[in-house]
Amino acid sequence: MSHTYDQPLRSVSSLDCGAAGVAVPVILIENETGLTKEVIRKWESRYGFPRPERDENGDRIYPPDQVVRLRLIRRLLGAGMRPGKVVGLELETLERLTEQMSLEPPGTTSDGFQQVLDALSGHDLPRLTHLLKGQLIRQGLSVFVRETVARLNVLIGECWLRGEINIFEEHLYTEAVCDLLHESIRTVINFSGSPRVLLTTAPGELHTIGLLMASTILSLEGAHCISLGAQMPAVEIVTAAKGCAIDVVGLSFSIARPARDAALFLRDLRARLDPAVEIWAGGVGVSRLRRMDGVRYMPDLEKVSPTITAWRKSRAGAAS
Amino acid sequence: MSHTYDQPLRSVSSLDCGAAGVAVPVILIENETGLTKEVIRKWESRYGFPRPERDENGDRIYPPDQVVRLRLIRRLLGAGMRPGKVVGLELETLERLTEQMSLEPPGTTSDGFQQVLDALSGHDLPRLTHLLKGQLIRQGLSVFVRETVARLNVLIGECWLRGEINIFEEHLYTEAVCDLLHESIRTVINFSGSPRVLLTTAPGELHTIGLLMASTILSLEGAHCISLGAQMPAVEIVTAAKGCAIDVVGLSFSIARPARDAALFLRDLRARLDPAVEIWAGGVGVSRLRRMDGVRYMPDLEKVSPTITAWRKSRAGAAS
DNA sequence: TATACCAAACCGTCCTGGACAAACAGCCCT
DNA sequence: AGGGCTGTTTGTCCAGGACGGTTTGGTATA
Repeated sequence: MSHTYDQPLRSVSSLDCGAAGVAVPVILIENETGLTKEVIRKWESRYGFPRPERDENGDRIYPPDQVVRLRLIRRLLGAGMRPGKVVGLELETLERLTEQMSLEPPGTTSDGFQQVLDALSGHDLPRLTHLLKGQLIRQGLSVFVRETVARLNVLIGECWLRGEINIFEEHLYTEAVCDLLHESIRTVINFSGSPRVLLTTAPGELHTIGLLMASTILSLEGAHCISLGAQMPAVEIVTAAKGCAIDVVGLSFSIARPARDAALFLRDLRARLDPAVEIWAGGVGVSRLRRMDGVRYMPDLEKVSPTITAWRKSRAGAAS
Repeated sequence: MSHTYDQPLRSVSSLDCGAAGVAVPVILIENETGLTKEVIRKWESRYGFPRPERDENGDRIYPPDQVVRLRLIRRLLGAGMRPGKVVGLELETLERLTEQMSLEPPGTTSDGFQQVLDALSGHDLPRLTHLLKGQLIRQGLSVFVRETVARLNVLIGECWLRGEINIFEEHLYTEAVCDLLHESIRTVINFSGSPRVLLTTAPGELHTIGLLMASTILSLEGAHCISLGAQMPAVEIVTAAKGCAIDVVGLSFSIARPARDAALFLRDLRARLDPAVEIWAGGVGVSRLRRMDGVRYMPDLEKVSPTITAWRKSRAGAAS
């Protein structure tokens, strides 16, 4: 049973241990890897990996190095590789594949982004805020969100996957960006715009930074955003859409959770929701989703503006 | 391109059903009820409830009425009832229990609070914001947070428990308050105060509104707050405390999650953390926690100011 | 060469039934 | 009232099996 984190440890070497320094019990392995415990156990029996140790009760305990490999595997699967090909590969092989897969070759990190990463590693919060704010002023809110923040998210996600930064450092970044976006949104908020967009995420999807980015862009485009935070059950979304006279339900999907759940959730929601209410699915996770009728997919925020225009046009046409 | 690894969509016949009552397959039952499929299956064998139907493959399908009952049961469990007492009770009994559960007798809600509730039920977001802002101006930030917000949280939690408001309405409230607090914090933020406080929550604890309230009060008292958001593993907190030269780790506990996890987490964290770094545990959840050496407990925000004063005094004494 | 089709392999999820330790409740004792 | 003991409750894990949708890859067809 063994709940927690209190298992001593197996400390990995000194400096870089950070995120992966402690053996992980079953109950936490889903959080650590984004894979379900069931699928991990199946891999164990099918491919011989992972090969967890056992605690005094016979429960599985995943050593840090295996957790790292699982994370890498998860990432490769998300990029289209097949479990049979990558589960059980050595760390080095996985890393090589990951690099081959990464959109930008290593070492091409631009200067500005490198400064942000340095501020993060140095835990220099004031500097981090200053860098972000400067860029915001330079680019303007819309470009800042669509390009800088979007690419920083990917970059930092990759650094985290490679274990180059700690979880808490990633959170520092997230907090700084969200703070800035909150502040900025306030200046463009719109209580009477259209369409009226309800923003939230599916149950199990915790990341709200995507919502905040969407909210920023949508507000800039003149929409009226109502954010519900994360994890809204389908029934509640239906109720909220009715109660708040919503035109569009906006959902954000990260890559953190299995795509299968996301697809099922979308089908379920679409079936229950008033057909007149559109569903717009955004976030980096949607690229893995199979397209479905009645849902608009926006893998990036560039699509928002034309989609809003189209919505207004169709709405005007329908009204006349 | 998107040859995703996780596409398998088992055909869910519930798609064709109407919006109102839809039978729920296993894979969605966790989203709909907030309970794990494993625990639901255990209840089935132990208490004879739920008693799902089966689809053509022999997989469980939960009828809508059983889903409703499961939701009610979860509410009661969250309020401290035990599974053996409530699982399998009839719908009516569950509803009666839910009503009895409220701490305050109905009808004692003060006028101002009633207005907030009305704005919520009416989904009148501008009015809600207006009410909160007015109260903030009237009382000042500190009193507003320590009294109004604190009591509103309890009140709205109870309304949710009794089913008088929907989940999404509770989220609307939370968003409005957090927005307001974010805005207010910015005016009192402090990049060079002391003590340097790291604010976060334990893994599994998702509510960050308590952090925001704490951050407000602490900043007002001249502390330097660094917020990491929710769900920080103990190891990460230790690393962060070192990296950011933290004096105090502040943790918020709600009543939503089981208290046992919280206690284990605190013990683990205390054992790993530099003894010179204090741990302050706050939030409505701490009242259930057994006291422990090396941790200061603050069931409400009134304790913050004297505790900071004491910290400064002891720190001054130690330095001299 | 390109496309359509089909069998085989792959792979995620659900199944049954059992085990166990942590958490709890009730009791006794001081 | 408070602290320690004991029996019960309850969430999570284990093992191995089954199944059906998806992908793959080879073959036949245009």
